Amino acid sequence: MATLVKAQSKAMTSSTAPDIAAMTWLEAAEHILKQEGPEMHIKDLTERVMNLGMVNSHCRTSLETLLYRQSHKPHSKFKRVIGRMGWFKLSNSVIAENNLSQSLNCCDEEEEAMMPKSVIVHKRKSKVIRREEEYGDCNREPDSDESDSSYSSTSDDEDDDDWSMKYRHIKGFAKRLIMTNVSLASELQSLENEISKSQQEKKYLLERLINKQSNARTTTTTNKQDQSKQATPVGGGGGATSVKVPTTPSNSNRLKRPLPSSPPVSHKPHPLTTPPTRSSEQRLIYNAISEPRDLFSTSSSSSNEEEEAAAGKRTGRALKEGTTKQNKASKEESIGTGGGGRKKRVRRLQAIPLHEDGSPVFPIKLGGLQVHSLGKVVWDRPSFHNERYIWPLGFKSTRSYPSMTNPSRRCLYTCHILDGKDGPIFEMVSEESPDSPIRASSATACHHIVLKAINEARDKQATNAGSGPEFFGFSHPSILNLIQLLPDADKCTKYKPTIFQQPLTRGKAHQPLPTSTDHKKPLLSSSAKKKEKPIPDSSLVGGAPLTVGGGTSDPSLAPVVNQLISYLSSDSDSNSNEYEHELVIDTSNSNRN
DNA sequence: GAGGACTTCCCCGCCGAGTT
DNA sequence: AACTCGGCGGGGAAGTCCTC
Repeated sequence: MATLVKAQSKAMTSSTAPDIAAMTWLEAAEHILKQEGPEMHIKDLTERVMNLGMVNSHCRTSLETLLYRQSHKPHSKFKRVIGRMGWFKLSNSVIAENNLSQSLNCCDEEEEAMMPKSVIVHKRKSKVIRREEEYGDCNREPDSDESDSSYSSTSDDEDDDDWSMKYRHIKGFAKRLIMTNVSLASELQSLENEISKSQQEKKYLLERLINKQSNARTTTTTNKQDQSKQATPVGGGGGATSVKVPTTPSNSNRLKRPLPSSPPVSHKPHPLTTPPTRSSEQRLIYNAISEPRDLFSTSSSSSNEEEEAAAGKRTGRALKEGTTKQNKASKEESIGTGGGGRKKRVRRLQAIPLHEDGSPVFPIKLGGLQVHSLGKVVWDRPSFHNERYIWPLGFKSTRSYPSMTNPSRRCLYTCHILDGKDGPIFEMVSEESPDSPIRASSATACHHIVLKAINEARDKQATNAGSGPEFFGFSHPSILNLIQLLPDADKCTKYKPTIFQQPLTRGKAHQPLPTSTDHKKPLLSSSAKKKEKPIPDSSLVGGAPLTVGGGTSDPSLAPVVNQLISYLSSDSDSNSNEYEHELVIDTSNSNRN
């Protein structure tokens, strides 16, 4: 009997509480619905999940949103109960899967051998009743007619019924699998057709490209010969480049449009030097087939946009981007740069609280990341910046992240950029072990150490996933923008500034953030400094008052003070004496280190 | 009109794949 | 190995619609 209880409790634990702490809302909801009933109201469901502590308490309830959204997806696990507002149920496929696994589990002979007959009978009985409720008649054989009486008869009858039930269930499951397979096969077929079409298009375009190239060479040779014969230049010269377009088997509409390589030459004064304007779609094809720049490279009138495209498309990556980034245009786009082949990216800023003068309110909170200090740009040491980032000395941020010792718990990591002999030193200090900071020569290396430790604690293989800059926060658009605006940032020669878009807003209007595309101005203007009010306490973590100008002997405050000094010194008109307000600065973290 | 139901938009973090 | 990029799903917030 003790064994039975043990087995039952084991089964219960494995089926009712599978790593509850690590569950998401959807997993928890699925679990509850599987365990407690086919349908449930959103409020009850939420309450059960909360009561059982199945999700992290810090998560705000959004099960409602999630379930509504899920219910719109074609293959979602959740369905709405028609006619009952706010009620949800599991989709049939999930129920079937659940029942199949249950039936497979339940027919574990060893387990059943240990159970008394009455328990087994009751279990099977309830199982069948539940299936009948859930499936209705969909899986029922025309001749099947089960009744409760069958369970009260002999044990042989029970076994037969049970096996026939399992047989029908598996049969139904197999049918569904076959249907899925058929639909997937047809989808595959259509995709293959599309691929073959694309290949034909590609072949056709390549043919045209080769044609065009050979014609261009011929024209160049002819022109040279003409020039040697005549002193006058070739006017409207492109006439010679008219290309006989080969016929193509492709029926694509796209190909019916005039392509850049075959402009109406008679109307173009310099078809070789003036590429026709293209739609974005045309440009895409243009990029994708890597049409040689040679055709237009002699032109001084080629747009900068094309310069970039040409620079990019020479690499395989750019070629790939040409096809995959089409839909990302709204998020990040390439724009003209004014030459030099530099590619500037437009990224969207996130709204951050600003003072009246446009300077940020510290700490800057961006999700799990808090930036306490931007630090100071070290422009005269090349190792403190690269093409993509500037690593300001004294940069300080904190981030909530899984603990290295117990990954199910989150702890606070403080990130610093320190001064090393050869360049910046990236330091991460875990809240749990402040005495053993992790230091590395790159942010990613630092982050990798943490990631490795966490993965080891989780018994997971370490991956190369993750980004140090992301972790530290200096790759975040809003932070990057602020760093770009720091004094001396423009002196970092290797650094290629990023262009930012103002954040999208819904409802409340935010104060527009300063960007590097705005007129360059220091984060704190002198007039603004005069008006500067103490930073509200609510935005700080245990702030301690500090009078600037009075000095501080605490070396740990140096980055903070440096930052203030850099602000103050950024405006030549400013006088530090004018800055008389008592500032409240977050010193708690500085003291911690 | 109030409150609940539902939708939409955006941000965040994880992680795999690709590039340097 | 270090780093970047992009996809994807979870989650929050705010808006709109609907019912009583």
